Amino acid sequence: MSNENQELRKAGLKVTLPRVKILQLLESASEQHLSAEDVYKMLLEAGEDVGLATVYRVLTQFEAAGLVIRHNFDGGHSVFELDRGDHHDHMVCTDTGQVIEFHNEQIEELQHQIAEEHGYELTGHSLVLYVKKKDS
Amino acid sequence: MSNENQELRKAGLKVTLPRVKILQLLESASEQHLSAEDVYKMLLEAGEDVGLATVYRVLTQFEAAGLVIRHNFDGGHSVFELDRGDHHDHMVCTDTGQVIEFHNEQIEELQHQIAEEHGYELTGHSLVLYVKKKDS
DNA sequence: CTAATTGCAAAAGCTTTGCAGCGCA
DNA sequence: TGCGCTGCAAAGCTTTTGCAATTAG
Repeated sequence: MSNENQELRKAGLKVTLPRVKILQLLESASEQHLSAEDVYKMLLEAGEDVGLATVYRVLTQFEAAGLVIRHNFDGGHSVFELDRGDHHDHMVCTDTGQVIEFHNEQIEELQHQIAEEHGYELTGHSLVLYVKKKDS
Repeated sequence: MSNENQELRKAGLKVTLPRVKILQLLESASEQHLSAEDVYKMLLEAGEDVGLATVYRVLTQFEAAGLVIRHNFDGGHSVFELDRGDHHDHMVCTDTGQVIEFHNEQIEELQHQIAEEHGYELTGHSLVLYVKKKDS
């Protein structure tokens, strides 16, 4: 039994063709931050006959199951990435659209501290740096 | 001549009723983070006859003019706040929806540092902490 | 007077949902 | 077999746009 199938079962989801295909795609895609539309198009190009609505449904289920993380970088559309367990934030190049991942423990700690100082408990956060190449 | 009128002129925008009303509303609203829909409804309640499309257009112009800042907290819709010149980030309580502003110079510096380390220049950022009351 | 601005309604994106049929367990 | 899942098309939401009428300077 393949790895994908196990992950799906563990998530309480039936092992169906669309789900397996989407999970495989997310695991193998060179580009790690895909929109639902991206996933849909890549499946079509790969000859898989999956509906866009199903892509949305499956990605939403994967998110609920903790398999993927959904980001709302700018607004307009969401992008999804596989949750590999290593938390990181993102840097988006405003010229090329390229997405760079980074992790900074100091910032993580400061965030907790700030929440504490205001009498709150940090449950999550979203940090996106918008950058451009230094010579452009 | 009122303060609002001057600000509009400075931004190169004609002083029209919808623009003045929206600017006044943003300056006086107790709630500082309003969606276009919020602004629209508040204007209607105040007896002002402004179209929703105009609200969107005006807010977008204000953003371009640097009068307001647009945030995409969660996705789905944007919220706007007057740019008072004091940069800050936001904390959103996931229970109450309350928005708390904060500023942390250390985090700001770290962000620049991180961009630099990757060979980029920081042009902007979005940091939102999702929190909840400690005793809930 | 003239170009900018507005309101309305229609359109555009992204995402969700209803429903009948199909497929996994 | 039965319930979950899928595909399609339609609907929902926020936001944008076309256009004729209106208004500021």
